[in-house]
Amino acid sequence: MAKVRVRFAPSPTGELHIGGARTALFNYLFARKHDGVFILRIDDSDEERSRPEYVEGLMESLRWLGLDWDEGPYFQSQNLERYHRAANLLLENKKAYRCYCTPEELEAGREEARRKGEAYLYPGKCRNLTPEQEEKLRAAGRVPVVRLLTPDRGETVVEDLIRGSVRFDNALIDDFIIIKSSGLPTYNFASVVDDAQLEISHVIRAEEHLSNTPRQILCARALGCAIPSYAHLPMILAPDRSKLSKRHGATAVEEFREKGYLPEALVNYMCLLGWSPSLSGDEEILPLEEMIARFSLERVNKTAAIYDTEKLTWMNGHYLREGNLERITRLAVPFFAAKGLVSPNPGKEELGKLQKVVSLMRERAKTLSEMAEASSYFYSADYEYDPRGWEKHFSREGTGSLIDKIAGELEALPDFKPGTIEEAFARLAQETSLSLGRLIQPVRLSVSGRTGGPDFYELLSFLGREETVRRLRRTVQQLEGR
RNA sequence: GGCCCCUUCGUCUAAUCGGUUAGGACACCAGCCUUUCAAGCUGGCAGCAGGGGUUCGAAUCCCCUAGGGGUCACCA
Repeated sequence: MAKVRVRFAPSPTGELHIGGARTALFNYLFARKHDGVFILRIDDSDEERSRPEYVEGLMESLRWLGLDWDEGPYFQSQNLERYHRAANLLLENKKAYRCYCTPEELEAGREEARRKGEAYLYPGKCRNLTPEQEEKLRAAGRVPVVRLLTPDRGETVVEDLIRGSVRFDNALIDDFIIIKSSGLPTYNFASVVDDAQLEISHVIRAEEHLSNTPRQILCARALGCAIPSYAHLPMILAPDRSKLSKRHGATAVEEFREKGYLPEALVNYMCLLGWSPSLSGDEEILPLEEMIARFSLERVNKTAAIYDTEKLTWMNGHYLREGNLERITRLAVPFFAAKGLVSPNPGKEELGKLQKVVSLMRERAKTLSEMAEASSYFYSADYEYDPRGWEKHFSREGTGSLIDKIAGELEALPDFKPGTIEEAFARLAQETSLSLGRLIQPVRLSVSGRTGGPDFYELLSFLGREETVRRLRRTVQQLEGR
């Protein structure tokens, strides 16, 4: 089998969203699986909508996800010469022709087709212009486009690795434009020229391109290029089943990053959208290596998948808990810094403390931002606790009395003088230069239903009072008659 | 509207050549654990879009209907 070469070819018209990221992921997985080459190409042939400033963001998102590419980025805007040569070749071979129809004229035809409820097809008006006629039109100030001369009969078959043979009637494909009057190539043409130049073996892209594929095959044939294998991935839809867009909330990779999602969680979640790793289907948490080892286009679904963040969030919590603590801590820094809890570039000591906080809080937070949100008590005395939480644990029958006993034990420690529970906590706080809020956090959040705080044991462990923890546990067990 | 693709729990999905009590995961509910919140463990709820065929037997093959999506640009 020839070398596998695949490409991810976004157009720089916005941020990398989850649909594009999934396409990139599948290309990446396929390339790695087959020991192939993953290429990044920027499809910026449209000067109107392409914005250079998006390119860096696109690459940054890809890097963050860990989808590093082997070649590129290549830019279509820097390959214009090649498209012109290819188009001229077609013109010479009479496989393409110049068309002088104005947009207004075309619009009229389109309008008519709409009225009749038909699809508009360019009628081929300029197919057989003589050089003299062309000269005249040019003299009249008309700037031509170049159209591909397409067959009127027969069919063009797309052999799709995911969908099988998809047949298109050539009679329904008109002589489409390959070079605009501006001299720039259209997508269908540029893409084919580039894929041939880069020797792309497999075109893996979203399903929305399926109906463009016969046009591209026609281009490739006219050019005499090899036709790559195609694989059209199912779409990713918003919860309301419509195409993903800004109004559906977080869809950009960058937004997930800002919300405190881990790249490995996003990648894991995305790979499950439209693909299933195993035959029994019970392993859903899988590291990148495993994804690569198991990946195959044959196991990609045909059905569009609805994207829904609940599972992603669950996965993120999993990776937060199971991940390497130092790494998670490092990734948490910007989130804690944003809350003013740590400095943006924390020193060793500050980082050490943060790591302790993270190790305590990652057991319950689902995202990094949620973790930072719930950790302010560790850094500030400026707090409020939920009175209902206080009441639940200190005033109510049963639980309250148990807590009282635990507090009694606390107070009996050499470091504590008799007093109320709150005072005991206050002393502990003072003594350890940690905020009272931090100590009361479990109370505060126990009722509000948000990310909970660490328990007393964890807090005491955090303070290095392992002996106290042991004594408390013993006491509680005795109290409960065990 | 034309063309193309698709249709298993609410969501992501499994079920190799037709024979399964249609499996798992997330979410939800309950129980256990527990000083709170989580986490963890156990259990539960919930699905083959509908209708015809073919067959001893269909989620699986064929047809029709319905529904969803994509695409019909001098956008990609």
